[in-house]
Amino acid sequence: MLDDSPWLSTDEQHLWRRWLRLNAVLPGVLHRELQADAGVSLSDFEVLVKLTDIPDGRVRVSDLARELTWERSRLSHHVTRMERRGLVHRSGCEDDGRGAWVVLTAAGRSAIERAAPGHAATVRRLVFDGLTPGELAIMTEVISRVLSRVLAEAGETLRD
Amino acid sequence: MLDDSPWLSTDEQHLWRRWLRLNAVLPGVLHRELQADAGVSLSDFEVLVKLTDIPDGRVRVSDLARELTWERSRLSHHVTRMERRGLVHRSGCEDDGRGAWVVLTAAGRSAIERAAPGHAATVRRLVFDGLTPGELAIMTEVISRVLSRVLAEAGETLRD
DNA sequence: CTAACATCGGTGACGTGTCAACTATTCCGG
DNA sequence: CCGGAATAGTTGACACGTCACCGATGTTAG
Repeated sequence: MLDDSPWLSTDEQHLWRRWLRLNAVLPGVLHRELQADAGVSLSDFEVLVKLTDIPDGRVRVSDLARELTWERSRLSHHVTRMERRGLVHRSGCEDDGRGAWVVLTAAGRSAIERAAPGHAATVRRLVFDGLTPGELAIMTEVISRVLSRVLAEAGETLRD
Repeated sequence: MLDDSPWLSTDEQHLWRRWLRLNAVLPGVLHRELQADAGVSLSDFEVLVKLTDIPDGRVRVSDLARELTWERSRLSHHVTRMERRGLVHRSGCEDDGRGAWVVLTAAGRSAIERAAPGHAATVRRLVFDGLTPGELAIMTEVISRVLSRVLAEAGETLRD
């Protein structure tokens, strides 16, 4: 059992359960919309956003991983899958023999252009519509505080 | 690009990015603690909690899935993995030839007993410590609102 | 009674994420 | 210049979730 220790108050448990549930459900909803609109996953979308934010449309793998705060291994796997579907491609790096560029393809650009408007609208509608300035401030404060603690626990730091 | 549409205000983007980041990092931290303490995953833990909450220590698969709000398929896969590690086992159902019980084993009970205290303490410390009543209320209000919209989008309803 | 239907649970394929390795290159102290 | 350490990126094994689908059993209408 949990409830014999100093676990959480009823109200805290209530919040915690809904928080977990939201985190379990929201990504799926966003994923399915992206999938229907442009055939991309939420992770694909994150990668594509970073790539379109860069003038050349290409980044070094490690830089991209840092931008996304993903493990390099995860990114490498993911780029392999995206490459297979033609959203990006890799190309060798001239300066650094170890390095590799991840390059946005035309198909990748087209996919994110199809995906972004609906995604943005859905996030706004589901999460931010009707959020008061006061609520925004409190949410930001609390989530930042928790995030700092979690990152400290994970041996990282909140930078930005 | 995203920023040519009516996307989000700077403050909203800030919250959104931290929210996503927290959801990306927190489960990992909790998972690794459970893994170290008792060799179970976060999902294992959820299943074990439900099982220990039931006097007999056994549930029908569908009931458990509904409790967890998991797809039955997911639960079936997960029970298979947990069974392989001895945390639960299946047994046929007498009343209903289609049914199956999921039964808590001694190893399963021992695992959750090792896992729960640390997990509870960590959640409290990372998430709830220093949360004021006002913050708790706002967080609950906002998250409940968003969750309702998301569930409506997914064709479900918030019950509880 | 039986044929259509619903429900129970499971399976296989696939995409995803983590972890622990590994190779190849570059860097840097002596 | 050389040899060890750091860095870039990849890989394989595995756990996890979702999806589409299946076989088996139960339920119900005609």
